Amino acid sequence: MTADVRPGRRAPGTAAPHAPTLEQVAARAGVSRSTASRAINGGFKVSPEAQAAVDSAVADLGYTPNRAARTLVTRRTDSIALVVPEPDEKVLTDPFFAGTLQGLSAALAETDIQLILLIARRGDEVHKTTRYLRNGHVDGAVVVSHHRDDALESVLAASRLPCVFVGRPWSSQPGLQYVDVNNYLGGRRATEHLIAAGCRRIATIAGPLDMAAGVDRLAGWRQALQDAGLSDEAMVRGDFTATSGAAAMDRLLDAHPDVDGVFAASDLMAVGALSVLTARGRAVPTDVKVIGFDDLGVAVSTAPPLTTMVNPVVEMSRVAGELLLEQIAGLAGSTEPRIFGAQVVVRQSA
Amino acid sequence: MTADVRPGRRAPGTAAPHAPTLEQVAARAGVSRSTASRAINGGFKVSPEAQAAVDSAVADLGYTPNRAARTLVTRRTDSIALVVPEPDEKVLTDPFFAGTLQGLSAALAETDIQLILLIARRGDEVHKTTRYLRNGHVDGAVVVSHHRDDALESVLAASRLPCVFVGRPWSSQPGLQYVDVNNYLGGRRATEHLIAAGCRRIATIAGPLDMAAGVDRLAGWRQALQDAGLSDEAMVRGDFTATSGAAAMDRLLDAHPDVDGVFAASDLMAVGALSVLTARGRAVPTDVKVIGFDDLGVAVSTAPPLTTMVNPVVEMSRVAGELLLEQIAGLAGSTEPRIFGAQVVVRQSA
DNA sequence: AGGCGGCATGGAAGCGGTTCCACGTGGGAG
DNA sequence: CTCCCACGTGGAACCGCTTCCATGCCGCCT
Repeated sequence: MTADVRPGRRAPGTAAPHAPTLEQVAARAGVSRSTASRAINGGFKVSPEAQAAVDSAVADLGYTPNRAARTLVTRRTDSIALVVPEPDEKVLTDPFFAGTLQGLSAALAETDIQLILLIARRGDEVHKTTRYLRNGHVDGAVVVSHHRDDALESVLAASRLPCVFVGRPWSSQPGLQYVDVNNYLGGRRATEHLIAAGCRRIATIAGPLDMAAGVDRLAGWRQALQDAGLSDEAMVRGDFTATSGAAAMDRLLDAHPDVDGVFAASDLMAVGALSVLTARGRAVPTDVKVIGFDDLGVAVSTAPPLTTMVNPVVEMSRVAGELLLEQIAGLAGSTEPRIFGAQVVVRQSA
Repeated sequence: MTADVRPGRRAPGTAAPHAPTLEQVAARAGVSRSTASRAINGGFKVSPEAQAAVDSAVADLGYTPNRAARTLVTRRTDSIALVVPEPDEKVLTDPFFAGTLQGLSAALAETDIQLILLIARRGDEVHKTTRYLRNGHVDGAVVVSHHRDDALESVLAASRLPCVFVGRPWSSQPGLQYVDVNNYLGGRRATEHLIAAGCRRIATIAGPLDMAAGVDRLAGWRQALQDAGLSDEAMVRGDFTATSGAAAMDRLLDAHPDVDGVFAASDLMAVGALSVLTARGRAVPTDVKVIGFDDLGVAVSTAPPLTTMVNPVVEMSRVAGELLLEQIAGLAGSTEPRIFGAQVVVRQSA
């Protein structure tokens, strides 16, 4: 009786018709399990006749190898994890995340590797996550949107689990491969664009400073201003969200009413900034020019359409996926980072 | 030699230190594998001493059960699929999807069930997906954003795989449980709100008509207009995206220049509509009132902030997750749909 | 005092694959 | 005409875990 109430049991009477096994395929094809297995896995050392027999048995029965059984012996899981170390909401809503998903799933489309979404909340959950990663439940991991204090980097570097970061990891642990856009150059180019457009009092709404993208874009902004002999005082932090961008713009206008150019480290923050600027009576781009960062869709539907820096997330994540697949295959390609260039998209806000 | 180049092999020399096995735990605890197993799985019929010994052995070794081995015998995978039958981009970018992910991961947070993202492209891919679902690779599935022509519904209904739809399935197959917001009522309430606000020439930008949400919201709009004795001619279709909303609004203004109220079946489409309205010199809400649907964040940051209908996606998906867990546990709860009410959020656009 | 039921325990049989190895067979080289 | 090798094949061992079942022990009832 006790056993009946344990959770996780198949409901009584629901006995699903068992999926066909290799044994059955072999029987139907008139060969041994070994031969059937070989035929299914690429057909080395299998005669054409046997191969054909197995193929048709597979088709007849609608056979799919049992993943668990296969994993048990090969120690491969045919699945990789997308690790998102963040308290939900913020990241998931960001078009950046959608792009990652899209790129990654594109890289995986041709394979039959599955994508496991690992959302690591802070605290205890992180422990659960790293343990999951270490213990061979996945063949590899792509890490996105990670912060300085994530234990992930060291754990992953130590674990030898194939992994690729989307966005530069904090510690440049050797062997932690990553793809990224050149955020520093992006920040510089964006700012230079504002300077070239005639702005002289240029502020930035920075991203989180515990993320490489936040720091690097800020550094680029600063460098451009210093090179031009302009002040780099007008800096306010945001967290990449529209709300934070609006709040930041408010503070910025209070502290520096004379601002005539704003580099927002994300388009979402730029959106927030735009609405505050409009609300407080500054015309864009006439009074204040605004440039964002990301160009992931939102930029075209703002008023006015947003001039911004390209962040090729989809492509980057696709590459990340491919690099990961190479690592998993043991093809010792270069572990160099793959950095994408900085590119301005001029629309109407600057 | 041939074997060496086969993909998927662990790189030579990368021999990861094997994760501890149950065998080792048992040895260290001085008990048999059977006892160790029992101790780990809830401790029925195991003495306190044995339990303690096993517990500490587990802690010392950092033992995690090998999922594949466990799956092989229990026929449970401890993972569920989130099925997204859509050509990427469109869905993934939608805040609706982010909400789903958030709700679902909340439902799963307490368990150690993993979430597998199954993005089913059209055509052949669908076949791959359904096969994957049928063949016991997951314990259950949550389906989101599905369309009329998806083969999914019948496949899932036939397969007896526990599953829950987020959004009403087309065919009301018995046993296909779902959660949804009352879209029909939502459309009606939204339209009634416009009527109450004085609009007399009310258009709608409908969603895709191969999705239940699209059809139902449209039906609600129509009903409200008929009840009020108003014309229900001004209907244009969109696909839930901002771009489509803008295009729709353009056509709407061309065909019905006298429109004074618009019900957009999604906030994103409302955003597109707003920008077109502004561009074509109609003031919102003075000249034209606009009401959207979803209230998932975008609505607050538009200009003017969008009056809209609540779509409690996060909560819905959390419930969907919980229902799925119940189904998997074999707790034969009611398979009735869970419908969330319709609720207007009044901001400034209507 | 003897028998009996209950309980913790270990042994062993699988779950469904992959892969090592030994075996038979046929063809080419010595 | 042997010998050997290469090749396709089937047998069998294992991957790590759960669970059935037999066993031995203890306490209790008659």
